[in-house]
Amino acid sequence: MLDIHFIRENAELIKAGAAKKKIEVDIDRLIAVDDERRLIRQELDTKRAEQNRRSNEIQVLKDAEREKVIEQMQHLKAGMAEAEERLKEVMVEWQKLMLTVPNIPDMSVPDGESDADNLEVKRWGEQTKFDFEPKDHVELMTALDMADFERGAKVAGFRGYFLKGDGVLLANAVWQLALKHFGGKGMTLMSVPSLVRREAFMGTGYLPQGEEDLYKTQDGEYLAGTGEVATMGYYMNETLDAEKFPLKFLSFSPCFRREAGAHGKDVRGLIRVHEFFKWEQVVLCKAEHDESVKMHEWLNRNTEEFIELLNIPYHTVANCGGDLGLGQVKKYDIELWVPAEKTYREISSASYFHDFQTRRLNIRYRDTEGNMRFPHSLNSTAIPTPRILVSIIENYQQADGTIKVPEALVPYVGKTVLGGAR
RNA sequence: GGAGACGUGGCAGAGUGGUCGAAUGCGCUAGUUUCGAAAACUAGUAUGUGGGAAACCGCAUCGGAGGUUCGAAUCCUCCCGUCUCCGCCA
Repeated sequence: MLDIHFIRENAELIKAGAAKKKIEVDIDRLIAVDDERRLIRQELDTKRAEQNRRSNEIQVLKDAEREKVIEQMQHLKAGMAEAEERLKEVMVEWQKLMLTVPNIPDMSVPDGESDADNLEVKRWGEQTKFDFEPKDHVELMTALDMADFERGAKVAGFRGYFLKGDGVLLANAVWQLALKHFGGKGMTLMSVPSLVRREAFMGTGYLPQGEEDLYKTQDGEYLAGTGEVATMGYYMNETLDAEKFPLKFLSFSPCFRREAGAHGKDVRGLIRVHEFFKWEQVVLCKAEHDESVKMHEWLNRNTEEFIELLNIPYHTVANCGGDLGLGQVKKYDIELWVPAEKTYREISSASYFHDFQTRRLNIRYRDTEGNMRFPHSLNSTAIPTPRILVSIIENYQQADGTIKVPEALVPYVGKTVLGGAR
């Protein structure tokens, strides 16, 4: 959510930003509704002032005089009720419109419609070459009994999967290494809820517009698609101590995604699944653009470093306007080389939001001048499993169908090769 | 799942229909005092919003939403949360 004052003063800027993001929003209507809101508020304030004044008079009045004033007050009250009713209606539309106003993308965000228009800003490593015909991870993992997709679908339905044996070992090794790598950067480790109430989804910007992408329980909670939701909700409605900024978290959680509207996409394997696990980096910092930019680069670099530890070829893209979410100012995706598809696939997403989320979540702090401010928030994937396994397994496959264990993972896997002779 | 108690400012804690945005204490900030500090004393110390150059003034907020009343922190309803006991489960 943006500040209504800011919206009023920068209507054209916001319209241009929305256009860049390919998001439809009616700013003119919002301003008209806000005009109305202000008028009714002023009218009500005046009436309430009179009510307060006269209520105080009533205390000291006696008998007939008192009865007379009380009767007059009843008329005033009727007028107020009418104005309150109008305000209520206006506020319903006002709230609804406010939630649709997107954050303004950064100048450096490339123009474009979809992920196809994202701009490569970095490329690391050589695309893996094989002197044999490389297999895809489904074939490799199934052959080595590291995963079972058929029974996954039988038990869990479409996109269901079981990890087994060395598959579990490898996933666990990735978590261990992630804990060591990211945990060594001063982040507070957290294990966060996935079953989360509506407020935190509204606050982070996943609701109200993303209802169809979320699983919902019969008790009204939703299953989070990322640990970001609970981690950001952690400080909801609180005033933070700026001395401790930047607050840095490394959150682990199961993640659930309905993938509504993606039915034809990535129907095989571990690229797109309904449930997975993710380590997520979350940052709250001072409300300064430069600070956000600095933290954004840091978060993204942390993940790049991790991929470099695994020695997997990747590139980093700056997401184009059309590929940005409602609240995002700028986003980098890190994409890993997937040999079977001969393309890079997204593994990580690092975004910053300025105060878009904290304003919705009502997370504040007091700056050095003593003013209440909404801090800036950022988040970035640290590492998701099992998707990361796709790139590890396909890039590290050997001619005999076994998988070489990336050096950095060997201590955690406990062997150097998966499958075949040990 | 059953029964009960409770939710007030940064914290503790008063307040059960009127002058209460809220006593008191602690904390915090500034000043006096001091060579300096402590102590003591004095003053200040919530947030949002509208108006105003400012001083300041209006309105709203006592877990959240609604209701009763001329008037609600206080009464009523629902929701959320915390605690205690019982039951159930791990």
